[in-house]
Amino acid sequence: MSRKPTSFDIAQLAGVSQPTVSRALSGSPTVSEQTRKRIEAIAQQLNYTVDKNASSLRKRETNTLALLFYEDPTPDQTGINPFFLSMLGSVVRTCSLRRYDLLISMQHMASNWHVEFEESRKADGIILLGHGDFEPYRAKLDQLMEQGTHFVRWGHVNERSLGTVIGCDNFRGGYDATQHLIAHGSRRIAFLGHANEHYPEFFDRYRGYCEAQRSAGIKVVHARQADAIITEQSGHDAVNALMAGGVKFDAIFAASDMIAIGAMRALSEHGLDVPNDIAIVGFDDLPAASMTRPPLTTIQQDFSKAGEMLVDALIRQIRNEDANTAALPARLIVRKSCGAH
Amino acid sequence: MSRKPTSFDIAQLAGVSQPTVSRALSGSPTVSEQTRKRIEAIAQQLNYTVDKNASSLRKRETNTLALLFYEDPTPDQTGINPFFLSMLGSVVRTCSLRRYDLLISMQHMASNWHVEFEESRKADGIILLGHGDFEPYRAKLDQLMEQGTHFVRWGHVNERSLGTVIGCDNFRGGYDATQHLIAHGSRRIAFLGHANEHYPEFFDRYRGYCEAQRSAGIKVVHARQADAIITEQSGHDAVNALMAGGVKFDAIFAASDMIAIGAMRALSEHGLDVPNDIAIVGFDDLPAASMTRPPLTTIQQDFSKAGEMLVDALIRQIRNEDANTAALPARLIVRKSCGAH
DNA sequence: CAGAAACCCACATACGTATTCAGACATTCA
DNA sequence: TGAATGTCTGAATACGTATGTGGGTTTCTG
Repeated sequence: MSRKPTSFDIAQLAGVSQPTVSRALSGSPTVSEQTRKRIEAIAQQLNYTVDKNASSLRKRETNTLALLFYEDPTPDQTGINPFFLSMLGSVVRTCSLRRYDLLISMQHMASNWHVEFEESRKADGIILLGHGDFEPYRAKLDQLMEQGTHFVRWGHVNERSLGTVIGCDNFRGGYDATQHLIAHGSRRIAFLGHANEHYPEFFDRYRGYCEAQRSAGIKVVHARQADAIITEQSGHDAVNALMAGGVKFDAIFAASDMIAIGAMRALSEHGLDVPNDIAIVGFDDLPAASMTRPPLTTIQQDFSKAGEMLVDALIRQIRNEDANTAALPARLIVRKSCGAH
Repeated sequence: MSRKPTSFDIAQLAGVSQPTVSRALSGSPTVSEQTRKRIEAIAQQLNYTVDKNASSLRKRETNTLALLFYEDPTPDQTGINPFFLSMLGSVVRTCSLRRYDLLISMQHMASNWHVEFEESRKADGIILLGHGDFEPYRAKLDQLMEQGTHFVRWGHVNERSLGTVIGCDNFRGGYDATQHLIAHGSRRIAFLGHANEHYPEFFDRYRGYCEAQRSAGIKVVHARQADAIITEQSGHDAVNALMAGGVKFDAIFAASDMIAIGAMRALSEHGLDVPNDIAIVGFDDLPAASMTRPPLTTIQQDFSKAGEMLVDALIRQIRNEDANTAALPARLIVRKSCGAH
């Protein structure tokens, strides 16, 4: 027999009907222990597996989640954002533990991903990973809500968030990072990263940065902020922009580790030493952060926990249970780049 | 209407039969241009999408590929191997271009992944990403072959390879890296990485390392090889092991960038300067390689091309076309860690 | 103008599973 | 002993799509 065995084949061999096979293998209590054993033995021997397409079609659920990386309006050419890549591992792992399959896709804003997945019944819900808060994106979220599609996203957490959001306490992270720099003597701290509402997560970090300075009685100097997105090159350019503008600073709080790494490269090119000339603190705690020289002090986002929460929130939503928006704590990881001992 | 629209709904509205809708939307030439337009308009208006489960069930193909990370017998605790993570981006992208969906999973050797995917008809084929060449793994590959499952894997390319394999020219990479170090004056070059047939890719790099020395009339000293797997810690430990053993060396060829990065950390702890005291060359060209201080000279594996080739080879196999095993070229990327100008 | 060809479409059915409903049989109780 | 209860299983059917087959109309050809 070259054909893949079906529940009918098992049924015939076991001398029962197809429905009984289905019931036996799905653990229904209405089938006697004896016949169940017999059916299971035969199924195992034939290497039988349930056809997931037929099963999904009938049950109207796929036991599959979709993970969607949506690109920035200013996309990073090199591939998937390292931050989300770090989260991927724990999402994959959690899905596996929860016995869900995981479908992955990467799409532009322009595409119809909001229709593709749940609508075409390939997944029961969607996890959205992306940056930014732009109109076309919000419109898609609205449509997802309206369709009743199950989805969760990683992002900026606030009261008005659309749908279920898991994020981290960006304000607190920014506050702690900045306070740490202040505690170790820095007074003129630059901020590298966009600081406007189109980048809500960066903006929260920026607000934390401002607040920490105010609390310490330090005046916030707007010129010390330089725009940067989450790429190494962007961090490099931001430092150059500040220096070209004649801005003086003795420390940097970078809104992401990638930016910090680029900044360190630029500082090195200018002959400046980290942390002696310039102290620096990053954000994210990417794997790369511990491998720089000097190792980067940073704010840790707990990727492992984040992936788990995203998956679990989505599953709860699928089951029509409450799935609450939540912010994870941000934790300062002290290494060498900040000059603390 | 709250229900998801079906082809019957479209048919009714268009005044045709369901099969006509199916044919119209799949571009069959047997339906007139006029009715096709009408059907398409209605479908669009209702936000109709084909139910992929029903479609797959009927067509007996899913238009989905599965990507499987299988873990090492000595798994990296921190998540997915950064090397494979780098490949993921291009696999995702290529799948998207080829209009295939991508299912991702991460499994232990012990699980039944070899049955799960194609057998349960969730995917048409499997891409395997993992390291090593151990018995339980080979047994699974045998079984996949026997089942007639479509699969390709990234790995060690040789004549006896089981199934379709895409890999890189590890021997040549090892040769070039070592030759480069020799050309810049190194004579006592250490090799960090396992050097036995259980790690066939590392072993090829090691053989290239040996051959380059022989070609240059340098005697290969076995004591200069230290075992290491693909983790930063492992590279760190390997250097310490060499130094604890009193082995002298003026350069390092690391079998992977992660190992090289760990080695640089260890060297730094011993007060040794890279490249002045010890020159070092890595392998892979991970994103992290360009961010170290000094930036790491390494052998580049073209991830982008690799992912593309894996996907395309698998698709060819699914279509019963020839899918040949192939090795990608390895290219030396000169940065600072080798001391070349 | 008869017959062939071309064109378009509807009917019937299969893909493999899960579930509803009802029936068979055994067991218990009055 | 007959009815009631309970336990297990089978028959029928639905999920939504894709495709082989055949029928009806129109157009072309000799």
